[in-house]
Amino acid sequence: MAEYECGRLDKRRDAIIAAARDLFIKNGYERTTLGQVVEQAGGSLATIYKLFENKDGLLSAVVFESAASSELLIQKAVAGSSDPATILHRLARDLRDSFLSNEVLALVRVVIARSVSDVDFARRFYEKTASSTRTSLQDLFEHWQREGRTMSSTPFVLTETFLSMFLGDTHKEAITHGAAPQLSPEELDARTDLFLRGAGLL
Amino acid sequence: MAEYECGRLDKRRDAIIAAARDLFIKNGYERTTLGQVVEQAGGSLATIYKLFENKDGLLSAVVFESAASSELLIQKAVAGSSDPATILHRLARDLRDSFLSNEVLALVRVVIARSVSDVDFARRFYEKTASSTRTSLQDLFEHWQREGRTMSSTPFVLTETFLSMFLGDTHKEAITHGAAPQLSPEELDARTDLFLRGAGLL
DNA sequence: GAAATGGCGTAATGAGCATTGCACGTGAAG
DNA sequence: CTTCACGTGCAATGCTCATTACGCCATTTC
Repeated sequence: MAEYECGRLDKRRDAIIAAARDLFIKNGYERTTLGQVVEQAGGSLATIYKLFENKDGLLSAVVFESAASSELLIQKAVAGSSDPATILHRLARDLRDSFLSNEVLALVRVVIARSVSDVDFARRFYEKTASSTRTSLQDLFEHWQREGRTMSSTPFVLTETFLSMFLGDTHKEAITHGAAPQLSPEELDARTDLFLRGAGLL
Repeated sequence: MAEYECGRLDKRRDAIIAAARDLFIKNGYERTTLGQVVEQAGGSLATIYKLFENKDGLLSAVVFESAASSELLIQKAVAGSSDPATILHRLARDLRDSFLSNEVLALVRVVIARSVSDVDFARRFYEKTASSTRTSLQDLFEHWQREGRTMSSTPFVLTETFLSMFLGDTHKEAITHGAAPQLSPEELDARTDLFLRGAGLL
């Protein structure tokens, strides 16, 4: 029975998370009621409380299930070439593509809203996602340094600079809802070139 | 009577805004009740509704009264020197100093929380503050261009890049509550140098 | 000093929703 | 077929505020 049990509950769990994710994206966390989640997912309020403790727990489950680190993008970019310029151009474009879809932005907004008012959530989220992206990227710069490439600054500064540019775009877009201007793909490339030149990698 | 009236109400208005600002900074917007505001400012609920329509109106008043554009910082930096490198180093440090105090960060968090869930507020706020900072900075790059300085990219791209680095720091800090690493003053200078080199201004 | 204007204080009002408790029905196991 | 467990559905239960209504007091004007 235990096996079946698990299967049944897991299906419910998945359905609830999917519905919650959908509603959070569409209406935001605060404006989503657990009633709506139940309505869309089936099941019952009691089940949500059994599975997730409370509404906050549901949010955590949704967010930590959806949010991936961008380590994978870095690996893909590294696999495609060994030239720093090519790798970083590729990475810049991939980051942009994966973070600037409306769905991801809506989820980012939910995370931001929560982070801003809940220090603990903010820290946990950062550790789970941005932190490992940071580390991977810094490893990459350190690797290049060991290979004998000269760079104009420390791997730490380069990492922070690159990320502040590219993740900053996401934050800005999420916060301003498109009131701030965006870079076109060509301008994005120009900015990456600016970084490369500044870093001494071009 | 009209004059006196005005003076009395204005004092109340100032006290209410100061108290609200204080409480928003300390506890955030959602967690601040109008009751607390009245308790701290004196006056009465009815007065708040007369002056600000509702809680949202009070938030707008607080935020738009507190938030200044950074145009002034740009003007100060420009007044101090005519060398782009010096100006931008100065500006970078000034921006950091004015945006990384705990009080300003707390206010930024309030604005972010609101912006994320209220498109209209986000747009209005952007127009009132960031937009004019953007414009001033872009004017500066265009000015240098007209002076015959060669730069590696368009004024638009340079502006976006510079701002995404420096305002991005503020966003990141506000959102992560210090979980993300910060640049030391020397590292900040290194990053500015990176920008200058990348921009062809060094 | 009397009248009027308008702020003050308090006490409803009421909505919105998370959270809980309980009685029912449906699935699996013997 | 029966039984038991466990999800389900529904219907309270609170609670927290924003928002409103109203009678009182102070200050100003004539």
